[in-house]
Formats: sequence, structure tokens, C-alpha cells
Amino acid sequence: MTQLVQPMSVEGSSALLEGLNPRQREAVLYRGPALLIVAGAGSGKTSVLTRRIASLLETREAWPSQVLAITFTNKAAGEMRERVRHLVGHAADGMWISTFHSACVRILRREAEVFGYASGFTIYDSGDQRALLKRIVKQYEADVMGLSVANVGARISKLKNELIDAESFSRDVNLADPKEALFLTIFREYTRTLQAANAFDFDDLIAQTVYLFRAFPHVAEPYRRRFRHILVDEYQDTNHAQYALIRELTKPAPGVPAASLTVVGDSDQSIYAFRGADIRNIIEFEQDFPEATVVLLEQNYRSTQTILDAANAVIANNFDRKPKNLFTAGGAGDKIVGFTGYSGHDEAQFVADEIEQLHRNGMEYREIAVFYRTNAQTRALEEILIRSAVPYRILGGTKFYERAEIKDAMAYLISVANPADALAVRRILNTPKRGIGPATETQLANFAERNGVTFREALRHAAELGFGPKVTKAITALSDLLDEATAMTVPPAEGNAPIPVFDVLALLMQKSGYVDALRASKDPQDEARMENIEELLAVTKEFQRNNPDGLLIDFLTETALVAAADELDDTSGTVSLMTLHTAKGLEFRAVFLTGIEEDLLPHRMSVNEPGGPSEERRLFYVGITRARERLYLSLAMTRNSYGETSVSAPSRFLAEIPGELIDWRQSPGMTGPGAGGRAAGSLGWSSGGVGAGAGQAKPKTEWTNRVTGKVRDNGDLELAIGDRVRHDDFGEGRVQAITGTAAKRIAEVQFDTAGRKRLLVKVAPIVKL
DNA sequence: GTGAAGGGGCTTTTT
DNA sequence: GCCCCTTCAC
Repeated sequence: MTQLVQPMSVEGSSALLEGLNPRQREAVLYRGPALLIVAGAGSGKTSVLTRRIASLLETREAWPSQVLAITFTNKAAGEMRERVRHLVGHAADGMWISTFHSACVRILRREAEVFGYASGFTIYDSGDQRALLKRIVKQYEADVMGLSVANVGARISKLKNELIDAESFSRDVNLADPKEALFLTIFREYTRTLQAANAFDFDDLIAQTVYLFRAFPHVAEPYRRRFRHILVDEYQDTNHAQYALIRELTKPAPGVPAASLTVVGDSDQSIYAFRGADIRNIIEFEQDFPEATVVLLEQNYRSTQTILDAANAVIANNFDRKPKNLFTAGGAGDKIVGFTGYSGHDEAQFVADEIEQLHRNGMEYREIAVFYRTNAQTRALEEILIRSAVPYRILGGTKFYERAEIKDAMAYLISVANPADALAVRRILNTPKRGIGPATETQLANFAERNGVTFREALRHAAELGFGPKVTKAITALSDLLDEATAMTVPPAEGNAPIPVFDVLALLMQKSGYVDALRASKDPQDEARMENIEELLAVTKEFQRNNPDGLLIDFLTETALVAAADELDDTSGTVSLMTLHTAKGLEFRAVFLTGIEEDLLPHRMSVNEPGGPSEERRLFYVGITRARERLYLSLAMTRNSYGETSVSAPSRFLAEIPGELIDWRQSPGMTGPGAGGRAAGSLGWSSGGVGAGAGQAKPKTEWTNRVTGKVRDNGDLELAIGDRVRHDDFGEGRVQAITGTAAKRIAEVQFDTAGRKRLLVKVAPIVKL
């Protein structure tokens, strides 16, 4: 529904303010150098931000090109652009609405030459960073000093987020400590290698942009002139480098006053301190920007009062916060449903059953989400959801772009786009197998080092290095293929469309023999890998459709910066599974918070960190406040980790929710605050189900802890309506309906004791009687 | 140089 | 429980 925007009077009586409460109106209309909008969960901040932008355009206070809006994910950016477009039409197209990382890439691609990089630089993800560090750590045998790839990587990341590069670190480091000295060496080597590869890691994207602006004011100046209105969402999760970037952009340029800055945030939702987010950025905003005005949004438009009461009660236990209380004009809604499973599988079965129940009552699968603290928890959930034929989708986790075959294919593209990137070229050197082993690779690397050329260039000199004819031929063929692909990617002349990325990738995959190797393989997994390559080819097609003038480098940029939440597809018709971190900024009609146990939430690793438990509590708070109508809290008495079963205890956070808000279908039998936290044993667990039973009669649960994780295959078991079946866990029942075909055939079975279930015939542990 | 088999270590969360 | 790395035979 398109909304006609009328000219706004100074008091602001335009359509833009329709339906807004007084606080929200103030946030839209306030004009000044700095505005902090403290936006509680579900308080309509996106509405406020988009209307604020629209209002600036409408009153001619800003051109579209003068607006820079920063969001946390690309998906959020896309949504914001959509909503602004709804309000102001295509004026929205001229604005920069993007994530910190995307905005910085855009700047760096334009300005890279100024400080010694080429515009086609590669963006290294955490996997690339790890691969590179692995090589360096090995080279210096740093692991014997206790410097692991993981902790070196984390430390470098932390330093970069603090804008401390290798050289400034070297000024402060205590060189008498050999471990510190070695760390410095690695940090330097890592920096040098990235530079030589014409590559930036994630942290560099921000930090290098700051360095660029500081070192070259004439580069920063056009951006300072251009962006007159800067808006930053999720400000509580910005780190120091991002903060510095904002400061750089809001400096006055000659003859131009400082840009106006609007930040939106909620310190109760700060969950990224582990990644360098500095909560002080928001807490000290008023000191940083002395003329700042603060607007507080507390009215919630998302959740029922019951859900908000739970959220308020939990977060109130964080002592160092400004008091804030979410409230709604909507009703109390349903009680929160609690469930304690005997095992992770039992818990998962509860989730699956409740999802089916919701679905039967008319809720779409896509309106339901399941959250968890760690990615490892997905396994049990997946097993049960598959069996129960619940359509689901996991966001994040082992991401598409992290799969080996996809990284291989991308490495081919990167080798073309950025020939300086030795990491990419080395990755494809012997992928698929061409008989080029580590010895040959080292020789090529040495040649490159000796002659001061890139690894890519060294390939061209294979004939001079005295390799055998087979090896030489293999190297030359690869080199020629890369040249052929490179020739396809030269930017087209004005008015001509570029050669589609699809064609470049297809050529590389064909002529390199990559797809042939997968097709010829006997490994059944390679069939799936082949499908993934085809999927990637489809992605390139899609990219070209959306960006007819998009070049290879644009494709690589886009794929390098996809975030977990970006994968969310509102039309998918599936239940969404994700970590609590990924859930930030999203909302669902029904939310399942699983694994609410000590050592999981709060996570064991966080308990002894300063600020750890508070951050975990905020994470719980974020999870609770994602739910609009229905909230489920579940946990398990035992959980498998490392292949071993261990006893778990209810999370301390559970006791912080007033008991009357929760309807326990099966209670953990908490004895009060502090029931959790104890190590093991059966402490804190009651011996049986306490079912308060507001819902339907609780089926017997003796079977539940016997749910096994075995994958089976019933092949083409034929079932018809009326057949009796026996299920390993649910006992005997009668088939009520059959839907779907082949591998997706689903049987609806009314079990004698366990209720009605949907089962995926192929994998369900059933036999026909 | 390649592939199979066995041992060690690990998991917090992510742009 | 699984992944990754090392080791060993061909």
C-alpha cells in the first residue's frame, strides 16, 4: 500500500507521523547535531529511523545522496531501503544504506590506490585468516610457545578493533617477553602477507578506512562534505574502530559544519562485547557529543505483556544499567510454556510437537523460530525435525560459502580478480588433483620470493624451474586458463554489458577439470558437492539478473559480506533455526528458546569473564523479546557433548522469571534461585513431570529418553491409510493420512499413547504390522 | 604425490 | 562425535 506523503509543517502534521507515539514523533522531528534514540526491543525503531530519513528529504533538509545509514546486516539494510522507498519513492536509491563493512568496502575500492592497494583487493573471511595464520604459526613454530592459531587470530582481531596495528603494537610490547616478541613477529608477518596479497581481513575493512581518512584528509573530505546526515543502528554493538570511523565522518570539512549524527541503540541488547563491541560508545554518547539529545522509546509494539514481564524481570538483574521498562498496550497474552526434557532429543521432540500443534492451529512455519546458544545444539534438533517432517532452515552454522567446494570455486574467481592473492592461487594449485604437491608449491613460492614477483607470476615461469614434463604442463595449463578467464573480465567499454560472472565461473569449473573430477568420483558426498557448485552457478546468474552491469569484483564483494541473518527468506515457508546472536533484530510470532541450562546459557566459557554473565543475560533477554505471541523455554536434564552424556542443571536465569508467567509442561523442579550453578548430580532436578496441564493431556513420557539418533532408511516402505505401524519411540498407531511423494512421503499416524505425529516415512523408525 | 588409517583436541557467540 | 592433522604404505 503506497502512502502519499504530504508536505510537512514545522510542527509536523504529515502522514509521516501517523500512528507514532509522542516519543517516536520527537525522534523523527528533532533536528540538531546529535541524537541518541534509546530504543527498547520492539519499540518501532526501524519505523522511526525510516520516517526520520523520509522527513529529512521531504523538508528538503537533505538530498538523498547526503544520507548515510548504517545497519547491522545486509538484510536490515535492504529492508530499510525498501521501507524508505515506500515513503519517498526512488529518491531512496541515491542514499547509502549499508552495513559498516559494505560502506567501507565501497570507500576502499574507490580509494585503494591512494595507499598502495589495488581496487580489486580480496576480502579474507575468518577461514582465510585462519589458513594464513596457520602457515605463519607453523613457520615460526609458535605453537610450542603456546601461541595457537585461534588465540593469535583473536588477539590480532581485538587489536585491530582497537585501531592498534603491528607498528603501534611494537611500540608498547614488552620485547623481553619472548612470547610477546614472537606474537609481534607473527602480527607483522600476517600484516605483510595481507598487504602483499592485496587483501583485507574483516577487521581491516573498518580499521584501514579509518587510517585512510586520518592519513589523507583530502580523501576524507569529499565524504565529510557529502554525508550531512549519518544514522547508525545497533549502536550498542559498535566497536572502537567503528566509533572512530563515525567520528572521522562527522568532522567538519572546510566551510562545512559537522554532519548531524543519529544513533539508535539499546544497551540491554549489547551482545557483541566478545567481538570488541564497546558498550561505552552508547553509554558515553552524551559526553562524546555534548549537544546530544536523548529520546527514550519504551513502548513495545511487538510482544504480549507476559513476554515483556519476563524480559523486564530478567534484565533487571543486570545492575549497571539505566532502568528501563518495556510495556505494551496489547494484552497479557498466553503464558510462557516451559518444558524439561530428559535429553536433548527429548527436548527437540517437544519442540517438534509444539511446532506441529501451532501449525495445525494456523500458524505458518515461517512465523516460528527456534533459538539456541551454540551451533552444536542444532544436531539433535535437526534429527528430530527431519523425522517429524517439520520443514526447517538453519541460518548461519556451516555456511554455504564456507563449504570446501564453494571456497575452491571462489578461489578460482579470486585468482582471476586479484592475481596478487597468493592464498587463493595456492588453494587451487592442486585442486582438482593435478599432481602438484607441496614440494612443487614451495619451489614456486621460493621463486616468487626470490624474484619479487607474485605467486601467480611464478606459475608463468614453471618451465624454468626444472619440474618434470607432467608437472610443468599442469602448471602451465592452469596459468593459461586463468589468463583466459582474466581476459573475459576486463571492464567493458562504455555502454557494453560485461561478460557475465556465470560464464567466467563456468569456464573455470569446466576447463580446470573441477566438475569432471567431482562427476568421476565414487565418494557419494561428491554428488552433493556437485550440487553445491551448480547452486553457486545459479547464484552468479541471479547476481547478474539483479546487477546487469555487475563485475566479477562486485560479485566477490557481495558474497564476502553475507551475514547469517541475510539468509533469512521470508517466503521460504520453513521454521528458522539460529543462534541467539543471529536472532538479534528479528521477530517471530512464536519463539522457542532451547537449552536454557547452566554451562550453555550462561555459557561455561563466559562465566569467569568480566561482564560475561551480564552479557549472557542480555542474550537471553534478546531471545525473549524476539517473540510476538508465544514463547517457549526448554531445557534438558542430560545433554550430549563431545560424544559423552553429561548431566545439566537449569539456568540461573530461569529463576529470574516470575513463576506465575510460566506454564511448566514438565518442570525442572527448581528449588529457587541458585538451584542452577551446581556442577552435576541430580541436584536441582525433580524426579518427574509436574505438568500443570493448561493444554491437552500430557502423553506418557517414559519413551522420551530413549529417542535415538540413528539414521535409518526404510527405502520404499509402502503405507496406506488404516495400516498399523510400530514406532521405536511412540509405540503402536494407525496411519491416518499419507502426503508427499518419494523421499518426502509423510505419514500422519495416530499413536495409541503418544498422540498424533507426522513422520517422514523414509527415516522414521517404524515397521508395518 | 596420493589415499587410507589412526590419534589428538576441541566449541561460545560473528561481521 | 567429529574434524583435522600426522603418519604410513603404495
